[in-house]
Amino acid sequence: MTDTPILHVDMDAFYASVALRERPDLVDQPVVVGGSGRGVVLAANYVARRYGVRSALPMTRVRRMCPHVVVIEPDYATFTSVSASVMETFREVTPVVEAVSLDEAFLDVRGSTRRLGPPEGIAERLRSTIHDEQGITCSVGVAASVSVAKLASRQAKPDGVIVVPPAAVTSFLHPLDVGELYGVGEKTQALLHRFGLLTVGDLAHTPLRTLQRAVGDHLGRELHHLAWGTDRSELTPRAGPHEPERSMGADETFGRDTDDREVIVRELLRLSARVASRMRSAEVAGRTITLKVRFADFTTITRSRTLPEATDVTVEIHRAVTRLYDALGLQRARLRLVGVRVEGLVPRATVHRQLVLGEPERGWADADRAVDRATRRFGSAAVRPASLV
DNA sequence: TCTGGGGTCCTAGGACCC
DNA sequence: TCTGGGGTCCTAGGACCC
Repeated sequence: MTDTPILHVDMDAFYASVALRERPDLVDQPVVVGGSGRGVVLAANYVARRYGVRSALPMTRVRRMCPHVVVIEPDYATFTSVSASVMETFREVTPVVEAVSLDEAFLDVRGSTRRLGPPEGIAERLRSTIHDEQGITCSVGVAASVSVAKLASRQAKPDGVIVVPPAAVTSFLHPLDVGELYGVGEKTQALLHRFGLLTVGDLAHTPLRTLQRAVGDHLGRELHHLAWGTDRSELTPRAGPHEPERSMGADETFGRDTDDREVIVRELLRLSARVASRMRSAEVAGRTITLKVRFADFTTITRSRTLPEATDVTVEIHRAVTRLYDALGLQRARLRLVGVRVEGLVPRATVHRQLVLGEPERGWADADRAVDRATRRFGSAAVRPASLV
């Protein structure tokens, strides 16, 4: 048995590390993986980080900070396949693997120590296997609970292991800034700082009721647990990052802001088609359709409408978001982004359509399915709505 | 040319129902 | 002479995570 059964394994600069396998000549240069134009950094190698480059920074800023940075376009197919191999390696150690994302997972090794020895040794074994097989490094945090393991792996980066035994939890946690905690982002951090709560220790010694008045009932209780390391230690085994989705959506930032209704409605059609097609391959349908609009000044609004019945039909989704868009009554407002999301997803098999006599909807659904078949055979460029050609 | 794209969960108010 | 209390659904916004 062990008192630190939870491992959090986190790949180091995952996308960048994978991309650099193909370009070993670049390992000593600052490299980021990210989009062009109005994109942001998805991952930065450790050389780039010395210039202050971080994930989520706008590419325009990155080029100013580090003019000789090498930018590599993301290759999701490769990321996904490397991720699958890594997850397989985890499952050779224990069946209790909770994937968080492509590059991150929790492992419960309670049932593995008799066979494989103590957790620290298991962590090192995983690290060398992944390094040998995939040519990338990772860091591991080992603890009794999920959040402490995660904080430990962060401190272990890059390419290290940190074990936090139960007796060391408070001395490990309490000096940290409140912003380190999972669920405390920029806003909550600033709020807590304003209350004079700077460290996790400050948080721990604040009465629960006071905390809840400051940040709300739910988050208050959550933070109290995190501050004492008494969060969950049971994992939910999950193969992929996000199992059965509760919503599916797509949004896109325009190359340049636009107020042209025709351009916007056409973009909404593309996005509706993309979402509907993903819903059909997942065999789900949904009732609540949400339009997202981001203006040039970055303010963002959403408008949603719940339909009488769930749908996975491109035309119905597109009609709903177009109505929502028109109802906004925008005149000259320049838009930066539009998005389409469908919520309240249920298995398609549970949806029983009330067909109204003479309604052509069945025809649109059949047309979508024909598009799906053609797309499978000829690729997505081959078949698309006439207005997108 | 500041600020992507995929999600999740929480809050809060109003409607509606029992 | 006032003002009930839940539960659920819908909508909008916001915070957060990777």
